[in-house]
Amino acid sequence: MSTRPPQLSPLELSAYFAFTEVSSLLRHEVEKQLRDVGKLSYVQFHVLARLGDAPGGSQRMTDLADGVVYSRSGLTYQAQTLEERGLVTRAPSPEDERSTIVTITDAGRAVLADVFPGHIGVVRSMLFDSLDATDVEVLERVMTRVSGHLRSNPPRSAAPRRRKSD
Amino acid sequence: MSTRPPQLSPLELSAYFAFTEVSSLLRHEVEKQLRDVGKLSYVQFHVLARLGDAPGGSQRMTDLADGVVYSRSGLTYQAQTLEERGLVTRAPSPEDERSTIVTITDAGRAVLADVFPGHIGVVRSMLFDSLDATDVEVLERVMTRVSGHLRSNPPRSAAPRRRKSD
DNA sequence: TATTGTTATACTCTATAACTATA
DNA sequence: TATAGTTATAGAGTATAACAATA
Repeated sequence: MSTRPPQLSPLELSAYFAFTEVSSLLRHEVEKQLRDVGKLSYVQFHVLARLGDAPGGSQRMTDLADGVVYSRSGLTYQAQTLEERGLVTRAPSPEDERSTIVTITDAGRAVLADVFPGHIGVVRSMLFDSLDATDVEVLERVMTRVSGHLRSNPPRSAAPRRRKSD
Repeated sequence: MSTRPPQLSPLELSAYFAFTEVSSLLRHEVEKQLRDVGKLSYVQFHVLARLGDAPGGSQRMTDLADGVVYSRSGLTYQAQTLEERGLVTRAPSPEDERSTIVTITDAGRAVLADVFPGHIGVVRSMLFDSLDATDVEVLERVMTRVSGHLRSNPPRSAAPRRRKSD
């Protein structure tokens, strides 16, 4: 596929190691904060946050799953958990009876509000406190470029379901 | 603690979202590749890779745990799994009979060799293919700075074990 | 027949606390 | 008494495949 060398340069290796270390540590702390303050897993927080930003606080299961990248059954599990806690509701879509519309509740928004300041605090202290304005700019530019590239070139494994012709 | 504003600027938010998206997608793909090719979890790969780089292919459990950041029991579990597959050996340290020395075997190195090319391939195609030389440089500089900061200011929760005076 | 979502199931991983053994 | 590591246990999360219902 690629015509580029199969090795990483020392600089690339260093960048990769540092990147994974930072993302692991940050993720670990963020998960701990979400669990301690809001009893939320990372995925649950992600789902709530997406719903909080969505118009009407609602999204279809499939659209949510696309954003979170996980399996449908995994999302069903998390949505059930959130529904049992009263943080979301689920209802069949009026437009397409196959679809399920998930909607964040006031209680769900309250949990988001509980969790947000500490979440921001972790991100600030772990990521941005050691960066100056220029660093933030270049980091934003570089990460946005990569994420755009990943969105437009989804890895082969991202196929939602195996097709018959595989 | 911090005197900085409790909010993130739009640029910081954008950087954070892109960063987490990239790291999630990359991690997901890397885990899939490791599982498919080497039947390794991410942590298992990390342990093997560290041992592969260590002098003599050996490290103490505690030193390994420090690198992986997880709980001791979690590392014991992974080390057991690796030992059952013959990828590492475990033996008490001659110097300190309390310690366990973990050593990578030839079979372990073989699995690492199996897994490496694809691992590099995922990292290259997902991360570095969309970056030019300058981007790699700044990414390396920024991430190295952050990781150094995190190492020297370990988050409060990183205390290995609760002390009596807590 | 294709799509949406749930269920059943089995497995992996993680953490806490209690425990053993050595320093 | 403190440290290194293991064990027991329990819970959370994930994925695959089979299934039901709707388009």
